[in-house]
Amino acid sequence: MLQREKSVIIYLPEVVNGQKVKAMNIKQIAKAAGVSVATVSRVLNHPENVAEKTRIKIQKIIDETEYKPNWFAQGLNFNKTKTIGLVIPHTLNSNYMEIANGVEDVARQKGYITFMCNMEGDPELEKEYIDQLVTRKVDGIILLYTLGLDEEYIQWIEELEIPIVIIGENRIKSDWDSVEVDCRAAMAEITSHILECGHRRIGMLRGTDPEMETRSMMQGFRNVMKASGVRAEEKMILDVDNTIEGGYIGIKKMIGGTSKPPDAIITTSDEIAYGAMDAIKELGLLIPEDIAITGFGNDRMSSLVEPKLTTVELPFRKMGRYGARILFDHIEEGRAIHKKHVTRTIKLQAKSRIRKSCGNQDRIGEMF
Amino acid sequence: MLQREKSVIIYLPEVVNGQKVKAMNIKQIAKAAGVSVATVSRVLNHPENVAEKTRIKIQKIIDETEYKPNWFAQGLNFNKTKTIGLVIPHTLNSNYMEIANGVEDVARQKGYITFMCNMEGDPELEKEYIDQLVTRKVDGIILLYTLGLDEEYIQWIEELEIPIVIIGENRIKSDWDSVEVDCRAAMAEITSHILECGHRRIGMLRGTDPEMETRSMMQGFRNVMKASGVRAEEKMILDVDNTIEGGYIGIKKMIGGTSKPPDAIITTSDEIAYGAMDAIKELGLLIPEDIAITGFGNDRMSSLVEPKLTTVELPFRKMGRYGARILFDHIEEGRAIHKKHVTRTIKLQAKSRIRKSCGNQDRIGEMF
DNA sequence: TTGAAAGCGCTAACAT
DNA sequence: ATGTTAGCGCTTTCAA
Repeated sequence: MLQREKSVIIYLPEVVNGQKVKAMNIKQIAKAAGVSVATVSRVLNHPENVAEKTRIKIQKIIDETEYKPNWFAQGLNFNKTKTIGLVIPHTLNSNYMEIANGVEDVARQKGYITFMCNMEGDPELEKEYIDQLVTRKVDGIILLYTLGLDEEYIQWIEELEIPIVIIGENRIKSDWDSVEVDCRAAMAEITSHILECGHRRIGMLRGTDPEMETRSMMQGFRNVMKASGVRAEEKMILDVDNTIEGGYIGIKKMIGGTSKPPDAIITTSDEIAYGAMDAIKELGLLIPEDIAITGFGNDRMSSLVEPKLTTVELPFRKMGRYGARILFDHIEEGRAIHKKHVTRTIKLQAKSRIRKSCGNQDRIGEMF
Repeated sequence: MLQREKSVIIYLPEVVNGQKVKAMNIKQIAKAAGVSVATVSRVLNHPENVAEKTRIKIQKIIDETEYKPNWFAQGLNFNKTKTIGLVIPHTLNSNYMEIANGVEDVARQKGYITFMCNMEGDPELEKEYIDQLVTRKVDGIILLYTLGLDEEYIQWIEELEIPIVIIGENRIKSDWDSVEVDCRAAMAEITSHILECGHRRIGMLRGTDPEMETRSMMQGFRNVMKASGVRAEEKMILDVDNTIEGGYIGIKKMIGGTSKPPDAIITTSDEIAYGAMDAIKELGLLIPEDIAITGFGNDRMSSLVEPKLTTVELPFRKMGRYGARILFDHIEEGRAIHKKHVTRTIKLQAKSRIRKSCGNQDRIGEMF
């Protein structure tokens, strides 16, 4: 074999018509090694079935030439891509990104890469992205706080038999697995705390983002109010945009339209709380002396606003990890979620972070 | 033709061994339409070359069966994926995500989908992700604030002839196209402003994140200081983590170790400024009366902290859009960035946002 | 242990 | 205008 005598250059991609061919293929490797393509394929996929000597020789060439099997050709045979899709409502929301990071933690560890698709708040994009992911043959899909899917679409996707799991409240289809946070309980806890602090006239700013679990939160809120015998004043329960501006406008509306301001404001997100605090200060009222306030989410800024915001810490990263683990369970067992017998819903607990804004006297004590 | 008489059910995926075959393929479509696969392929790729009658008949079947060409098979032929890769240092940094959104704006409009890869601050992951993207045959790659690439790797990737553009300061390879922000000028402007406000003892908290362009910022800072004849006190120029905590610790260190506190603190990021403000308040000093402070980035919280933070607005979304446009220029012209003659570097200008924290008296006037 | 060859689903050159 | 067929690069069955 002449090439044995030559230097490594003989393995380099062939030059055809003066143009360098992009990359090695299995045929070239086979030729260089003096074996058939089948043998090369074997060292790639079933090395145990190749004689050690042959295997080493071929492997050396593979390493030296940095040969990588063609993605499409492999896909055509395996019909697997080691890729998952992740559909996200907004990427500017750090809560979602934290969940996404949790998903990636386990995906990466499993050798998968994640297609992150950003809906940017447009529910129309959800289907479009799922279509794209399906076309690209992802091995599974995770939907964050989905809700734009209609019956027909769901049925279509189920026929594809692709594993899907939902992170966030699962409102669209009861037999897809999901991981959720017990927002009802969390809001109940924070409401109880507000009452314990002695506040009685409670205002509520409720975000209207479709993906937020404000319905559960409202249940938790009302349950506690009723159980405590404190009447919730309906005109102080306002629907607002789930944004800083939403909170700001909400307060202006609420306090402008009430004879007496409330003792405390409960909100369904830290963002709303930030805007609300801004508005309260503008009205010349003190927090928490005149009005106490709570957030929801434990945003990274919540301990830096003045006063530090009492809020609820949600286990976002954990949600992502759990969701991904469930997904990989299904991928590895080669079955779609809806093909199994039981639906798994994991419900994680949130944790109150008592700071200064709620007027609490005893339980303060966090630097950040 | 018997099937003409039957209902649409004849187009449904064949049932083999009692198992439903996953999806239609081109052969089944051809059979159902009574034509050859070539004709079906033609209506997919060159419909103008098919007789109207035939085309309509085939298209109807394609629509009814929701037939989608196999991704891998098409890829094997076209060697194109309508997919780009985007490598990001952190996804929790909303600035980066804003850039990413800009990239997606144009990618989506062009019918491309974006693989978003999150390095989570680990430079090691950068190469790994690029490898993955290359393996998956993306048509182009955008690197945000890259820096972990060594000479050898760069050379390897150039041989692949895949279009690459860099968003953020391009420090690794002078002939890849890039879009940058003129951070030197922006920091110069903010420094001038601080001096105009009458401050003379200036402290500086400089973030050490490798991907931040703090070097340029420092140049802008020092240039202005020198030109104004104000001596920069070196012991008040501190390197800190580019985090809220970093800013907090920085202030404690700076003011603990100086006989007299500075009049003003300039920082290289809003996050650092937030932490710094927290620490300054803890020391019982007033902002801006005792110490003025500036941030950098115009984070969404910068107008909500107390007092509102003077900072620099960076055109993130625009950066993403420009970067993507350059990338698609190359993709559509079918040439890799380094194969062209001129290197394109777009330099965008930032804009100061003067608020209350710098002690400015006149130019205040933003609600958010 | 290895090789020959069929086939994965599609495109396009060539033939009709 | 349409069909036939040779690939694209790989895996795997079957035979040797």
